[in-house]
Amino acid sequence: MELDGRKVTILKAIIKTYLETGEPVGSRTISKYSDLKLSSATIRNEMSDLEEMGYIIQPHTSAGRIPSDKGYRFYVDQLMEEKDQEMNQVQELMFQRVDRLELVLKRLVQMLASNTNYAALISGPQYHQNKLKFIQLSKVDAEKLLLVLVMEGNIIKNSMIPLEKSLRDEDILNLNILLNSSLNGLTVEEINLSLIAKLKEQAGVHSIVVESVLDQIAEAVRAETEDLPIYTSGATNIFKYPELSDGEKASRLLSTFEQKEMLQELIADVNSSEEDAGTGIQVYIGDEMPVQSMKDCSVVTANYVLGEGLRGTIGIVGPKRMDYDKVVSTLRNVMSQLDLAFNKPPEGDGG
Amino acid sequence: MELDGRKVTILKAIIKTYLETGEPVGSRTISKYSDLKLSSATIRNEMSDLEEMGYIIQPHTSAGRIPSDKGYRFYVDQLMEEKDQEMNQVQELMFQRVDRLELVLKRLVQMLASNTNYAALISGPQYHQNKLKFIQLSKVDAEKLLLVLVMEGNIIKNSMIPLEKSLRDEDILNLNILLNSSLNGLTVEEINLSLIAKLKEQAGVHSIVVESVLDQIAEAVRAETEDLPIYTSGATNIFKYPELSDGEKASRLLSTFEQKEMLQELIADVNSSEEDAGTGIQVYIGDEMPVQSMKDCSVVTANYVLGEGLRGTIGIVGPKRMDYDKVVSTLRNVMSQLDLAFNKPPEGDGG
DNA sequence: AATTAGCACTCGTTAATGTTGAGTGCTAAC
DNA sequence: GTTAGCACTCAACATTAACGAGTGCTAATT
Repeated sequence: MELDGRKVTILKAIIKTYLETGEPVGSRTISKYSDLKLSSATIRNEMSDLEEMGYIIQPHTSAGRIPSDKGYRFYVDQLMEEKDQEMNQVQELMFQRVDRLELVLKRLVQMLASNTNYAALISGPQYHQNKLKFIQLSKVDAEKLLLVLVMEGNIIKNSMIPLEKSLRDEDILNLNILLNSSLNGLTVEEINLSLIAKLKEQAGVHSIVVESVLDQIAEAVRAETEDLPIYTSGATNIFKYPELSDGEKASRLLSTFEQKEMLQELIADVNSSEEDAGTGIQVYIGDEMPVQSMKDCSVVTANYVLGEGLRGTIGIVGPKRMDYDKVVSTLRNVMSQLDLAFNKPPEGDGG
Repeated sequence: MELDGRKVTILKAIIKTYLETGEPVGSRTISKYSDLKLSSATIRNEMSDLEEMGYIIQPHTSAGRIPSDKGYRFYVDQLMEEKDQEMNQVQELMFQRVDRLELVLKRLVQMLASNTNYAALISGPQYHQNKLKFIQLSKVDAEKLLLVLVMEGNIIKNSMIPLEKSLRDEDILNLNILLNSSLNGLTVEEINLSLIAKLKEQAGVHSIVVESVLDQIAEAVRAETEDLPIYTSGATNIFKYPELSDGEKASRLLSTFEQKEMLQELIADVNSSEEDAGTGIQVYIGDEMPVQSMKDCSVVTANYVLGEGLRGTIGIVGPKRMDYDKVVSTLRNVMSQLDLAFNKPPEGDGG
């Protein structure tokens, strides 16, 4: 059987209506649909065909039809008309404080959740090539050194290094010079054993401090890459969709959001299949999902890139009947704003 | 009417049973309660008295009794037998990395939630007297200065200061000396207009940098005190208690936990009424709660002190029939461990 | 005087039954 | 190819009935 123009129109009408109402859609509803001048009986015949072809499902005899996963997929791939919606909020957000990345991401995810009415998540950027940009040791008090690391992308890491015995200011200065001249511009992979040995040798009696610094560098990088932070917002939006908010499902979904480990999996999957997607925006519908607890949801994901090898993932989680158009266009918008903000850092300090 | 020994025993039995089952407790159940050798009829008479006195409630005619808020209150104040439970986990946790306070708090709240099976929250420490301990400006690249602030309690704040035009190393050195000598040891309240004017004057052409630094100090302090971080865990535990997990209630509760602003209120209230409580542990039952969305819950709170004026609040949120004994003793335990860990910082650096 | 057994009564819970109405599939007419 | 008409289905809702846990009261017992 062929999916002719009229069938497509009807399928589209069914899905759109269902996206709004969440209730099975009947033939009479569609026959009243302005574009088509057909009786409910004709619609019924077409719907029967569409069901046979697998695009829609009857949840039970003598109920209307709802889209199947295949139907949603067809809709996402072929039928969506992207809305262009203003999102100047992002602009504002970005230019506020580019150096406080964590804060920006938290705000961003909140904004996404409240704009879409779905649950949103965003992974902190992963540093595929994090070069060291700046290292500084300072004496805070007699028994503690403060280590500040700045990496490409202005990621700042601090830690305290306990001292066996106090260091002279001069020694600290020398250590700073040594560390910066040897390590600046290097990625962690490039800091190898022979370099470490050389550093220690040059540090002489203070080699123990150098060791601590290197430990902290390793730790900072590990923390960034291994337990990359995931921010979420609007998880409780799922209560707005009855099909997700009954006890069992809601509990599992919210736990997934609370614990975040599962979300890592999702993000990993997005990154692994990323090559396929041209635009970087992907849609998972129902069973396509790698995460068990989200089998009744759809997820739209996007990868963001902040230049300098920083990349992360944004995800919007909602019911299968989510407003795909809106979500995709919102995400596209955010991506382009992010691009804009981070490829052209704000000029002037704007008081 | 008097609350004699037998009535107390029966009340205790009712509450204990209800804490376990969550179902109204009937007279027959209590008459089988080992300690008492009374028939259900006698129990009924006593229960009737207890109801009249306001300690228990009949949810509807011909149902068993459940504790009223007054009943819970009596239980908490008079009847609880504290269990002493091992919690060596805290010890371990604390000695790992005292300087990564954020991480410690996150782990701690997770542990509390999973140990109690209730929802847990913890506020980051508030700095009532945050003195500046160390200030450092460093040139990261031509157009950016890195500002590092260390406050009492080794709270580290970073920010980037954009530069109009590059500064010489010498200028930066002088600024550092100026800032440290003028501001170290001061609280924010002590940085007043005349001091600011004096600083700017001494900085000469670089007064604009000084201004940025002061802005950042103000901002850092504001961030610490106004939107003090609150970590939560186990919010989804409420699904384990049917009386809290029906749609409406669950939604409101979880939203409260997600958004966190409401939790601020709770914490504020705890701090304001703190003076009353000797031990620092307080119990809010039902309507005693300042937060609307938790009217069906009980909350046990405790204030922790980490020395140097750092203090914060821990809260456990659960159903009214929460296991008060366990929660209170768990909290007590955590408090003492925290005290121990932070009043005696770990000796040696332990590899 | 305190305790207990017995009994009628209440009322939430559950299952069974009836009713309704939206929606279908099919057939025959247009 | 389209439509009107009709019998049929079935989830949702309302009604009713049976059940049983639990009570309050009274009278008998200790």
